[in-house]
Amino acid sequence: MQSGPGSLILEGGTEAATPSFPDDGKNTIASQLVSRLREAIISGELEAGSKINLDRAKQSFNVSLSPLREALARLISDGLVEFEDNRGYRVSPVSLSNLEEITSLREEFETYALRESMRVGDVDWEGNVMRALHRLNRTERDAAKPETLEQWEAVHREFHLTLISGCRKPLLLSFCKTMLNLNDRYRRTFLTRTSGDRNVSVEHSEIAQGTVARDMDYACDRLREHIHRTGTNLRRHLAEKGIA
Amino acid sequence: MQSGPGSLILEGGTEAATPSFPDDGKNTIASQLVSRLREAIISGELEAGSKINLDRAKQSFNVSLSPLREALARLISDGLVEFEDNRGYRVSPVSLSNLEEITSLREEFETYALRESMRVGDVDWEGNVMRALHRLNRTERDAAKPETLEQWEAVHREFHLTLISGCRKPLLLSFCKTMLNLNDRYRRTFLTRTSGDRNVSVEHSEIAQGTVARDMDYACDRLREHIHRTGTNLRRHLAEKGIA
DNA sequence: TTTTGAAAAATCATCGATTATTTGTCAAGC
DNA sequence: GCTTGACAAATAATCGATGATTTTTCAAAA
Repeated sequence: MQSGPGSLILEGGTEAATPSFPDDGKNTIASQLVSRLREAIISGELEAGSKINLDRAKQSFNVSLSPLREALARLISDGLVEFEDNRGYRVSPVSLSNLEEITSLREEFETYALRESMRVGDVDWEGNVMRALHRLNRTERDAAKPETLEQWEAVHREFHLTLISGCRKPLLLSFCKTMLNLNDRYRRTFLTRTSGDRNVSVEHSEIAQGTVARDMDYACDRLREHIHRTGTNLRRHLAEKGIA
Repeated sequence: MQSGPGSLILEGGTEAATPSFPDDGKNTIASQLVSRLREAIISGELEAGSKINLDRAKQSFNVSLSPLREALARLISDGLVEFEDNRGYRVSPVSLSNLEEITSLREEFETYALRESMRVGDVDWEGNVMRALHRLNRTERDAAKPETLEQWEAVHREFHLTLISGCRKPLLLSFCKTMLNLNDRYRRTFLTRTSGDRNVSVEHSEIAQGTVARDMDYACDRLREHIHRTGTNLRRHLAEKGIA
């Protein structure tokens, strides 16, 4: 047995820093590429709708063709990449109708998952929700500092996923993650500042409070409004940039 | 331009039978493999939970490694295949809890999609629904003749997809298709006869009638019951075979 | 008997080269 | 000028071979 992820191995507690690989649990090149490509697409680094030239991608990521193709194939399921026989892969385009569908589905899926979580979630889950809320409230979001935006996105995403993580429906959770990914791409691409007429912190707090109080209707209504408002904001920003 | 799928080309109406490739629109080996593997898994030919040995699969499908891996990677999104770094691919296992989640999600997703379809669907869609119902009613299902079972499965699937095809939400439709695939695997594996206390034809007719009448509550209630009953039947058969 | 660990076998992952398809170019014909 | 079709370039798809990891085997030690 070799030193796998999380293994606690001998040699006098050296805690060796495993120099070669970053080890986010992804051993293979293909799996690392999935993460890197996903991040590149969600962040907008890879432009929406653009073709992914395999030769160029191969070079810019310093990998061979096989793991690159395999990673792209896996990303199709995330809705971030599209594929056509003999024409290769392209970054999924953005559009008003796509954004509207994502918003609608988030409203449906996440409220359903939240209701289920309140129905069957345990105390651990409640605690995770409060922790995620606290972290989110303590995370700064300053448009002037790009690194805070990325940090906030990660914590915000974690909050929404934690809310619904108690539902014990793994397929539903994976669909919600997919929708959240797609939604985050729109936000990170089109929305660097939050709308002035919203107090998003209060919205998050209300959702979380209602959730741990197991007030299903209240929590789900607040969550639905929250998602809907974000969708409306994004739609306006898309319209400003002339995206149909 | 070469003779693509559906192209109407010259040479005096020879309607050339394009001898070499079957042409379901899937040109590449990888894409054909996706279809073949999906069918093999849903039909139970590839056993649930079993490991997919790449060397053997390579031989039995007469293909090389690259398109095989790419096809399997794409199938992850269908929930039919699971993957772990350095341990390869395996057919997703079946379980009671998985079946229950699929049933729940079908109830939620398909009733939502049906409601949306009734809200925005056009006359073409209505016609498609009635046609799909008619075909389904005219398709025999005899446990003694396996080929009728397969035929019925295809027509039945088409009916359910047509019902919701008017909703103009492509992502939602793809999720529904995924759930339907997973559900069909359970039916084709565990349910060769239909339960005696059901008249499934009537159920389908009621759903379709309510749908084209745009009676949202009626149609959605009937659809939900229909899905729920199928789930209950399947659960019983799983229990009989000792599957937890 | 059970445990351990090194060597062998099996299997997975990746690479570089080759083949097939699509896209771009440009001159001939209308 | 516009279309057409052959050729060339670019790109995608596949293959066979090699490298890396996991699993199995089995003999030695406890």
